[in-house]
Amino acid sequence: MSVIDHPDAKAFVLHWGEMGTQWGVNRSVSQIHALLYLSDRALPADDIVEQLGLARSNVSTGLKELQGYGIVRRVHIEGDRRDHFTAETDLWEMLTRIVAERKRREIDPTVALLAELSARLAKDGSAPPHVRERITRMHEFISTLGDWYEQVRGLPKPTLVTLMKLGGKVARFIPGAGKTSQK
Amino acid sequence: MSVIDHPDAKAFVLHWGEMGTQWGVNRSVSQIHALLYLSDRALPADDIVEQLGLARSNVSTGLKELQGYGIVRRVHIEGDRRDHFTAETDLWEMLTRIVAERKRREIDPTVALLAELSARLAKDGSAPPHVRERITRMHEFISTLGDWYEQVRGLPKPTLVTLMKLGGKVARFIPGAGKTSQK
DNA sequence: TGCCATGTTCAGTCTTTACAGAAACAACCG
DNA sequence: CGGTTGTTTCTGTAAAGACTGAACATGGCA
Repeated sequence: MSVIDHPDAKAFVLHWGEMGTQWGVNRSVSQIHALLYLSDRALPADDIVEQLGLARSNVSTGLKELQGYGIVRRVHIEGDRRDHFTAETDLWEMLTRIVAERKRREIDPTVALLAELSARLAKDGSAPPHVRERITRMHEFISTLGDWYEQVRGLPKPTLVTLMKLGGKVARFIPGAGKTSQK
Repeated sequence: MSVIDHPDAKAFVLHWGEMGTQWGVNRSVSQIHALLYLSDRALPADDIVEQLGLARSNVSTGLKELQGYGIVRRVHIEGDRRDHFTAETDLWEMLTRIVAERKRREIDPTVALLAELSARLAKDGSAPPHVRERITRMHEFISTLGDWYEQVRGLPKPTLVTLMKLGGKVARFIPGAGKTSQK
């Protein structure tokens, strides 16, 4: 009696897998995640193998990847020697962790490179000025976004939810921008 | 005399290309984008072909893709029959357009599917309750994020910048969440 | 009209990546 | 010790995706 027997659950898992690929996450990994998300109990790797029809090795790697994101964890089940796995069900938590990890993997190294490039360009008299300027601006922009994220993810969840619900209305609180447009 | 002759510019273009692949954007497309971003004048397709060493057809498709995102546009140059292309240099504009397009392509269809699944599950007495609940929650969550984004992207740019700079401090304005933590 | 310059489309190839299945290894436990 | 569980790594294969080159289309201009 597995979650995936239900056609809608299956549709969800398949779609989640495809969506993953669009964002550079491998299909198996996101399918495993979807399956665990839908499951109300922790699953051993073998169950995942069976339900998704993947190779054992593949599932093992996938689970490690998901644990790397911090959205799946290993739990111990009484009287069963096997590892069981369960997914984060708090969606805010899930999202912020995924974003944090992708930032760490992709954004941070990019910012590091941009810092290096703009530092070198600053001293390089032979460099075309617009190249220097564009790279520097990109560096500042991405850094700012990164800093913003680090701050926001530190906020307590209820605050985040409130902010989100407020939507564009937060602008009202900005001095001198209160009445301006809102599409 | 092309932008890419400078080693740092070249490094930027190559890195941008690799970063693209990590986010599900094909390498050529993001390289073309990087090149145009660094260039201070609009470039004809042939220049791009030459500087990046790609096939003509590939560049043509890539440019179409970038125009689809709204971050590259075709401009006409006096006395030249060829199309020229230039990239958006306002980074806020660039980001919001990319996000808008990806939302349109990937998030919106996902929300549509989730809506369908949760509607069907709501009437399906045989469905496991936790599956129904999890899918519904996912639907609500992603919808909320989508709505939030639609609102935020309507805000005037200066307001966005101010909000970003404020970082976690926006929380101060939230009734009943002012003094709470901030990592 | 026909030619040249420019641009797009598409079938096929090539590269990359994902994945299965096997084997080797490690840890643990009875 | 031997059986169970789990991870890692490898080789081969299959699938997906990127990219090319050539054919095709368009549109000005002689």
